[in-house]
Amino acid sequence: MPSSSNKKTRMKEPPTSPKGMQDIIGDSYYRYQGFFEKAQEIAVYYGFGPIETPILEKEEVFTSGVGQDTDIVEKEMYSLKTKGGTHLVLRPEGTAAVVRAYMENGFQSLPQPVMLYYYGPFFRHENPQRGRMREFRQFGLEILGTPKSIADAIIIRTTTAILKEMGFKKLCVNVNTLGDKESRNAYVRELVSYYRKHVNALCANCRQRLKNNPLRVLDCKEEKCQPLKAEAPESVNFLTPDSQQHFKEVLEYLESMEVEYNIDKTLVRGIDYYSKTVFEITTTDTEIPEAGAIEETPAGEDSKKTSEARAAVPPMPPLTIAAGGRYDYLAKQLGSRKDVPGVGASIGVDRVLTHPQVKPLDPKIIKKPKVYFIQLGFEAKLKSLSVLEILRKAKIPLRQALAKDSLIAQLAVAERLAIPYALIFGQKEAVDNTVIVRNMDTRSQETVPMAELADYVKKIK
RNA sequence: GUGCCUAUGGUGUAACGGUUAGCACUAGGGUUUGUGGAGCCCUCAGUUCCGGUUCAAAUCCGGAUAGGCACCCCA
Repeated sequence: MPSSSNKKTRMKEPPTSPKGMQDIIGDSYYRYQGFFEKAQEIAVYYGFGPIETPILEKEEVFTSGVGQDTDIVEKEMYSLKTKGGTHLVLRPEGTAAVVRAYMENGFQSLPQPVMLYYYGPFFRHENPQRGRMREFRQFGLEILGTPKSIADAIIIRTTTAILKEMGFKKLCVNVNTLGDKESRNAYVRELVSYYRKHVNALCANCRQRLKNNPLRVLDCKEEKCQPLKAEAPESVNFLTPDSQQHFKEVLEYLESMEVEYNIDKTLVRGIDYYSKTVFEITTTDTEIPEAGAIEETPAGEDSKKTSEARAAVPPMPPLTIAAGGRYDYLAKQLGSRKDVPGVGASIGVDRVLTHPQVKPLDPKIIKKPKVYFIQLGFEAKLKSLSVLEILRKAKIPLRQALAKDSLIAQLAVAERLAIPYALIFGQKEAVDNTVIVRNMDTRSQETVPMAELADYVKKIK
């Protein structure tokens, strides 16, 4: 390998994280942690219990669950073949895996319905952009084993409750129904015959969809397809009495919950297993409070750049932050002998946490340390281990300086890490059996007897 | 897959085609190992890569790569 003479030869560039996948560090870590704790807490209040499924699943879970002709399966799955020849994929979504787990673990013999929540990373191989990473995190809710509309309502209710708790003021639930199998078949037949008549006016993409997955034609954003879409038959007009009743009840629940909703007759979703209720949740909060943040740059040279930047940013269309629906036929598609009706939703955690409206919640269990432990001199270091022990038993998270000896240097680190309190433990304190607690902000400090340390520290937070 | 934009130390930035690529922050070390967020000194570290135009390229051109944004689709 030729290498330029004045450049140090390095064996190779150090690796970076894969495209669309990021390290979660520092404050961001605590934000995720805070969200997951809060979301779990709320899920539990509504009656959900936890489940965690493997990150890898057999490929057929998604090919027969999500649907062969969906984009997710067709072009977005990370797949691998094991040495034994099994085809595994990184899970692109949660529902199919939870249904698999339901069947595998005999949940059908539990009291029905079974209400589950889960969270973790999911993977789709697409081009990263705002609000879409290749590795992303979802928090999901599922109610399995009942066809009743109240389950749909509880799912939407719990989802919106979590989102509101995160600081969203105005949520809008876009909702539609695809009907049961009978309704859906009748509708699809009608839809296909309608579009067949106008096949020449359709974009190439839609022609393909018409063959493989006709409902998706309604999803098309192509200009030329819009007029046709407006005239297209609507699923609500093909509902069986049962499906109609179900939809009506769901809407009534939404009204009584005072959840803002909007019936979107072309909402069909990109996953095949849905039946009856489908919904997507967006926020109608008008964003761009970035303007304030941008204002901070001093006027002058920078202002040109700033205004250019602002002009370059078009008003951001709201991202869907959660979505879901009913999937009464999914279990059978996955090989269940009998139907397991279910309904679920999942929240796009990354989208939620990057939304300007969201106020980050501090985690309660994995706490951000509030104290920095400083030790001076060997005598104190010897005893410091038992001080740490006291603090550990009192469940006080901390950071500490192991490698620095000078007080100044250690205080500087505490400052740099923005930790509000320093615990100073030196020769004198070691002899007196005390610790100095210093408020980094006010610089006031107090000498606290060892026995009272834990209580004292707990109180100051 | 497709289109648009971008590419300088770890980070943020500067350099009419013409000095030794400048500055700030960070990090490490030092400045008497007990009260800091200050100062001073030292150190590590950069033009993404390949080619072209030119006496001369960080700067212009082409390509590659990576990232951002958008489409498709989705959480």
